[in-house]
Formats: sequence, C-alpha cells, structure tokens
Amino acid sequence: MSEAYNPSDVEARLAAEWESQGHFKPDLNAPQGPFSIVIPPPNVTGILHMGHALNNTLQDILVRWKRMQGYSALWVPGTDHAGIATQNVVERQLAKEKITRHQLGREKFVEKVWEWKEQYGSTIVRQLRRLGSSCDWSHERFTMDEGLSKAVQHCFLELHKAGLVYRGYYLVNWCPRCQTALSDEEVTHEEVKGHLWYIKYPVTLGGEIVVATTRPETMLGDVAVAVHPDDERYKKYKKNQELDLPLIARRIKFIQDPAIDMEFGTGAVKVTPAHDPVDFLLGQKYGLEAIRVIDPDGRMNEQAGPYAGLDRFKCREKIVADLEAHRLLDKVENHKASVGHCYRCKTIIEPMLSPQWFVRMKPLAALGIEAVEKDGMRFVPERWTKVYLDWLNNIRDWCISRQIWWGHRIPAWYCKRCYPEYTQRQQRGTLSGTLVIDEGHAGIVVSAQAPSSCPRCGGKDMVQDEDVLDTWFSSWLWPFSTLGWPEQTKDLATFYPTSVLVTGQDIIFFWVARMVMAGKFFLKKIPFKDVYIHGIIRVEGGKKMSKSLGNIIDPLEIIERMGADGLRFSIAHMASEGQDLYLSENKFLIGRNFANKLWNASRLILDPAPDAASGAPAVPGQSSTLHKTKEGSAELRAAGTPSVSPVALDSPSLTVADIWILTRLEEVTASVTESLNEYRFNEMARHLYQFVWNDFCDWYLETAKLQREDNLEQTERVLRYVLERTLRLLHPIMPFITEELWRKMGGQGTISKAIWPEADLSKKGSVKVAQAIGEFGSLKSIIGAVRNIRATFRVPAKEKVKLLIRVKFAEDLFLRNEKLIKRLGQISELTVGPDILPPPGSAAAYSGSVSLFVPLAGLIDIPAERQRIQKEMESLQTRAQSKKGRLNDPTFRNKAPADVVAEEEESLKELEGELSKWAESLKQLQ
RNA sequence: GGGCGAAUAGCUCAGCUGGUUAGAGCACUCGGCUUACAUCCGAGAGGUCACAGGUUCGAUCCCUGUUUCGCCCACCA
Repeated sequence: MSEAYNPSDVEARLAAEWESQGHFKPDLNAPQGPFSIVIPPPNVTGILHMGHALNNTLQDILVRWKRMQGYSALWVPGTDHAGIATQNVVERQLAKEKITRHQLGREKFVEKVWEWKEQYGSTIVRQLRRLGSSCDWSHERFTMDEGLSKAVQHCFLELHKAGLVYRGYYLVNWCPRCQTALSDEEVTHEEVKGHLWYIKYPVTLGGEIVVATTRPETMLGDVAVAVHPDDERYKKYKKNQELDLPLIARRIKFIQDPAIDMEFGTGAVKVTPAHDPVDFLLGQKYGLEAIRVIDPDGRMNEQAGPYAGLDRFKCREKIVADLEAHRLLDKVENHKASVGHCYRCKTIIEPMLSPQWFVRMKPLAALGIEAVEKDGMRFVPERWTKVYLDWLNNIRDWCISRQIWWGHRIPAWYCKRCYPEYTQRQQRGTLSGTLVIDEGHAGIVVSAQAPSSCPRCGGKDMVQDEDVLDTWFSSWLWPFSTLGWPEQTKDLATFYPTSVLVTGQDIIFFWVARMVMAGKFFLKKIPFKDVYIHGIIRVEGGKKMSKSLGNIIDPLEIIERMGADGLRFSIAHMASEGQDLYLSENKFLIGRNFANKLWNASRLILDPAPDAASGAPAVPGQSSTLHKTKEGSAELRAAGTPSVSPVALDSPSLTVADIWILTRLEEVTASVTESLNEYRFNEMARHLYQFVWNDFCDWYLETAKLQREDNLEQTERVLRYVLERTLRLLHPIMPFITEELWRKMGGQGTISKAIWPEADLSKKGSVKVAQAIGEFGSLKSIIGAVRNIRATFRVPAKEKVKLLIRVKFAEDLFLRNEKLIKRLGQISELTVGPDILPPPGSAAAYSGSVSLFVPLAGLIDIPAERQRIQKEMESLQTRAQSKKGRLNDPTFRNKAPADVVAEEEESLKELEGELSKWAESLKQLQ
C-alpha cells in the first residue's frame, strides 16, 4: 500500500465498477422493505456546484446507510429540462454563430436543443457518479422523456377535467428579455434605488392633482387617478370629475377607493391597469379600460403616441425630461422600492396583460396543508413547516404557460377562425366582466389529440397552442412520474410514497409544496414523509457563491485535489442541521487528511511490517491463516465479508486497551446510527472522526503496536475486527476508500452491501468492562501527565526519564502496562508502590488517587515548576470555590435533585484531595 | 410591513430536551522526520457564550426587550 492515500487511483475505478456491476439496483428481496429517494433533478444545463455536492452527499449517505441496513434502497436519478434556462443556453450558443432562434424556426430550434442535450446534458450526471452517488442509473429519467411527457399531459388533462386548469386574461409577470410569462415564484424581488416623481395632472374643470409614481413611463397607459374617499385634500373633486393626462392629450377618470394609502406621496395615485398589479385590481373593480403601452419586448408601442418604439427605460427618461420642460414635474424624491427580476436572467419584470393558462391552487393548497396536519409529513428542521404553510395559506393561482419553445406543449387547440376574433374583442374591452376565458366561446379545445373540428363554429382548422408548460409543471410530478405514473407500474406500487426528500430551502415553494399537492391529488398519498431541508452554500464572508463574484469553489477541483471522499466527509462535517454552509478551500482539508489517516491506520494493520530482518513479519498480511471466518456469526451474514473474527468483550484474555476500544466501537456505532436517524450528518462525521483519529489511532494503535509483541494473534483479531466494522460505519460518508480498504482486508463483492453494524451496549455496564474502561482511562491520564511534564521542562524527545507512581490500589495495572507507559511516556524506569516518596528535584502530578513523580534533577527549572503548580492549583481552587458556594447554599441543597448534590459533594472532595497534594509539592519546592 | 435564522476562541463553526472544567477544525506558540501517517506526532496558549432584564437552587441553552448581520415573504403607487 502506498504511503499516502491517493484517491484518484481509486475513485474513478470504483465508481465505474459499481455501476457496471449494478450494485445500486434495489434488491427487491431485501428484508426491511423499500426505501426510496428521488433526486432533486439538476438542470440539464447544470454543472456540479457545491450545492449539488452537499445535496447529493447527504442523500447518498442516507441511501447507502439504508441499503446496508437491509432495505431495498432505490435512489432515482435524473435531470430537469429547465425550460427557460436551457433555451437561453442554446440561444446564446446560436448567437455566437449570429443565428437567432426565430431564424431557425421552432422545429429546428427544438432539434438543436435536443442535440445540445445529447451532447452536454450528461455532464452533471457524470459528475454525480464521480461524487460516488449510489443512484440506480438504470432508473435515470429526464423530464422530457416520453414517459414523463405523457405524465405531464395526463396531469394537465386531469386537472382540466377537475376544473383546476383555466385560461385567463390577467396581468402576469413578463420578462421582456426571455419574452415569456413567469410564475410569481419565478420573480425575485430586489431593493432598487430609484426615484419618486411627483407629477401634476391638470383637472379638467380647473386645478391640478399631483400624483407620485416610481414609473413615469407607465403614465401613458393611465386611465384614472385614485384617492381615498376620506381624503380632505381631494374632497372638492367630484366623482365624475375628469383629468387631462399630460403629454398625450387624453381624458382620464377620477375615482375614490379606500385601498389608497393617504400617507403615501400625495395620497393620489395614477392608475395603469395594464402595467401594475394594484391598478389591475382597481381596473377590474371599476370597469376601467386597460391600455397596454409596452410591448412584449419592453419597447413602447403605438399606444404611447410620440414615445412609441422607445425602450421602456429610455422612455422614462424622456417622459421626465418632457414633464420638466412643461413644468409638470412638481418634485423628485429618492425612493427605494422592491422591484421584480427574472430569476433566470435578472431582467426587470414588466407586469403585462396577457392570456395565459393557470392552475387554480386553492383546492390543491388545502391538500398540501392536510399533508402536514393530517398525514404526518414533517420538515426537518421543523421551522420550515410554518414557511410552507404560510405560503399555502396565501396561495395564488399558478401561471403555467410559457412563451418559449423548449418544453412540454400545452394540449390545447385553437380554432383559427374563432380564437383570433375572440382575442381581438377581449383586448378592446374593459377589465370588468370575467377574465377567465370561456374555452367553448373562444374556440379552444383541451385534448390530447388535435380535434377534427371546432365545436363552436365547426371550422376544420385547429392549431395547437404555441406555448409550453412551466418547467415545474413536470417537476411537481417527479416522485411518481419517474416511477412510471400514470401507468400503474410495479415500481410505483413498491417505491411510492418515497421515504424522504432531501433538498434546499430555496425550492420549498417551487417544488416541495407542489409535489405534495400533486402527490395528494393524483395518488392520494403524500409523496414523502420526511422533508430534510439543508442549508445554502455560501463562501466565507457570507456572500453567495457566484460566477460573477469569482468566488466559486468548484467541487470537481476539490475532488481532484482532496478526493470525493474528502469532499463528502468535509461537507457532511459542516452540515449541521439546516444551517447555511460557509465554505473556504481549507475547510476541505479535514476530509482529505482524515482519509489519509484512515489509509495509514489500515496500512499499519494490513501491511506486513517492513523490517523483515528481525525474522518473521511482525504483522502477518491478510493471507494469514490466523483469521478465518467463524461460521454463522451474525457479524458475517453478508457474503464476502473479509476474514474477521468477532471479538467478544467477555473473552478472558483481552487487555484493558482491547476492552476499551471495543466498547468505544460499540458506543460509536450507537451514536452514528442515532445521528443518522435524526439527520444529524455533522454529528455522524464528528463521532467517526473522533473515534478513528483520537481513540483508535492515537491510543489503541499505539498500544497495539506493543501488544502485538506479546499477543500477536489476539491483537490482530481486535485490530481487524475494529477496522472492518469502522469501515462499514464510514462507508456511507466515504464510500470509495472504505470499499478499497475493505477489499484489501479480503472483502469480496462490495462493502456497500455489507451489513450495517448494530451496537451492543449490553456489556458496557458489566463490572469487568467498566473497570477496564476506568483503568485505561487512568493509563491515558498518567501518560498525559508525564508528557505534560516533559514538555514543560523541555525534556528532549529522545531522552528518557524515570517515573514513580504512588498509588494505593491497582498497582498491578501499572505494572501490567509497564511497557505501554514506558513507550508512550519515554520512560526508562518505572517504580510503582503505595509509599513512594518524591525524590528531590521531581516534577509531580496528581490525578484522582494517583500521584506521579518525574525526577528531573538538573533539568528542573524551579520558577517554571512553581508556576506550573500554581497555575494548576488556581484552576482547581476556582472550581472548588464555586462548588463550595453551591453546596453551602441551602436552597441548592433543598431544591436540586439529590444526585446532582451528591455529585457535587463527591467532586469537591476529589478536588480538595488533589489540591492538598499540589500544595505539598509546592512546599517541597521551597 | 410581516416572518425566519445567526451572534460562542484570531477565523469558520459544533454544543440534541438547563446541571462537574463550554468543544472541534484551521491559524498560533513550544518540542519532535518516534520503524502507519509531516495530509503527521506530543504539549500548550486562546472564550464576560452580542447587550439588558427576567424565570430558576442553577442559564451559552428557557422568556421579554435591544443591537448587528443574513435570508424569505408582502399590491411600499
């Protein structure tokens, strides 16, 4: 084995092998039944970033763990077609060749996107494999697959049948760059510094009303000015008053509505129903006309008169200038407002009146609420429940049509004769009346296939809706569409509902809530019971990780340098429940170093010792005949387990170190399993790290090196036993290195199918075990004390010292472990007895009932020693003092539980004992 | 405007239902290439647990308020 662990040698090879062997197909005969997770499908355009690395590491830990526990574990991978994002990518690519999608035409363009998908779309799933994700790749799905497309269509038709899909003429969020409508969730609001312009609107019969606006360009579409009915300032104007819209001569109305805030601006507001959500509602309420002055591309249209053709922001400048020229601008204030931006391209959203398809969400939201209130779905951390419910309780209808080409076509058909007539009528009308489009009336047919004729006029010319569906309209079916729905497949019956969803907080609305609604609506069951919401990845300093900030930490580069296991371990170690993760490069060292530590510990155990000169190898390799599998052992049920003999804690020949490490192994097994049960990934990592590094390597291996000289066979058995089981505990978090080492131990097949260890803490309380643990603790603490003394007095590492231990009981413990104490403390001569007196010039230390002395005549530095003792005493005194205070307080004695009081008394006694010994030392130093 | 999260060592963070001496990694200091590992070993230093009240025998932890930072939601024209 190489001196340093080299992950790149191992990982790619194993990832390929795992897949080719089909290890991650669910074992349908697994004893514990199904366990399933569907991956949050990354965008096909995506490349692996830290968010994916986190998300998939956590999922993989769960899946590998459950698989080892004997579940029929299925992790369904796949990708999302990401309508707008993907279309944008391909459009940009075409732009390099100076081609627009319009030049290409729809069919050719969609073909191009598919080509792009075939060529680059597998990037991210390849990267997921590299991360070690144990997905069942034969189950991989894409949201535009034939099956999933069928599911989408079925879904649309069913919802339509249930009256939950409708076409309506509403004000929607419009991205002038992407040239499509967006749902409310696809708009991100950002605070933008702007201005509040106060514009004078002349009243027809004399006087003027000053209105305040942040968007002067929309005044061209104004149809009214509104004030609060109680506003004294405007009482003089009658209801049927009219005003003259400045710049373009047009009469507009004067209305009074209690929704107007008298405090804001002048208390008078211009009303632009075609370009403002609030005004749209007012328009509806008062039957106002909606005049659209901005076109889908963000330019002013012919309704804008002299401003037609100008970009909306250029128009704003010109309007302001013109108003100023006409002295119609009263004043300008600085003003901050939250402005909607397209979540894909960051362009400022334009509220735009247009006909779109919507899903009626209220009835579905009720199902979503029911999921947590009745069906037992829970969020981890729990606080997200409130966020989820608040959204559902205030839900608005979901705009699902997109004016792009890449996506699922809407199964709706328009009569070429009726529909244009209808829309023209609609656009000329006012906002009173219903805004839901009566399909029969408008010449629209919702159906999977093209209808032969228009049911209204009998026209034969029916064309399919040009629009496609929102990407999330396919993702919300993901937990069941990937299992074959709407067909009643075996997969669906077995693996739905899934077990847990692991995702980020940013898509609770987009995705999680909608999946719950769809799952409940179509399958009558919640799609998953637990929703684990992990944090968002950031970089140190709190900024978002983004290309434009140039602060990306690329997981692939980290994998390159630290190994996938190193990356995974580091990430899991940082992922404390639901908290955001702040990353920096050096945080990944922990995982890399840990893997190397594990590698080298294994090397010590598995590699034959190099000093062949001293006769037989100190450590036989795995070929040794000493380690034959014991038949029928519960530990060894899994086929192919390396030859490891179970070590029973009550075996008589075990040393205190053996018993201690074996007990720690049981403890860590219990803690790791418990941590996983509670989705505490960071604790899992910490427990394993602490156990492997501090307990196993720092103490047990050092002890074992010596033990091997005396009792090779047994020590080997313990070493191999602990290592093999530790590898299994580590496997979910570090799959590659554990597989590699497990095989080096002689494991056949794959560790990913080995059995998850079960903790046995039953022996922990036995007298023998408890005593051994206490005794090993004493050994550790006296070795620690000696090392401390050595360091304090700068005893050169190679120079050995004498050690005297004064102890009334258990002398033989120290004699039995003389070799260990001597080796780890660099001791030349050890004396143990009940009546030992410190030789002059000794440094002393006290721990419990043990006193130890290190003769350092000549080396000892009296002031330093005095300082060391005083410091020790000070800390003991502080502690004793606070305990005394507590114990002298009668209320503490009365109210605190008896065991707490007893404990305090006990520990005070101990402190005082130690304190007096230190005091004695100090005296002797004089 | 509403809600959520965070504030603990120089840095980044743990600390699960209140109970000896508040932990880790990195950085730092001292000493070591000790035959698994310098991606290492040994020993240290470093904290008024943001602030102010309260509950309690006892508060980093529970309650109230304040400050700072971050995020989410909202029809702030």
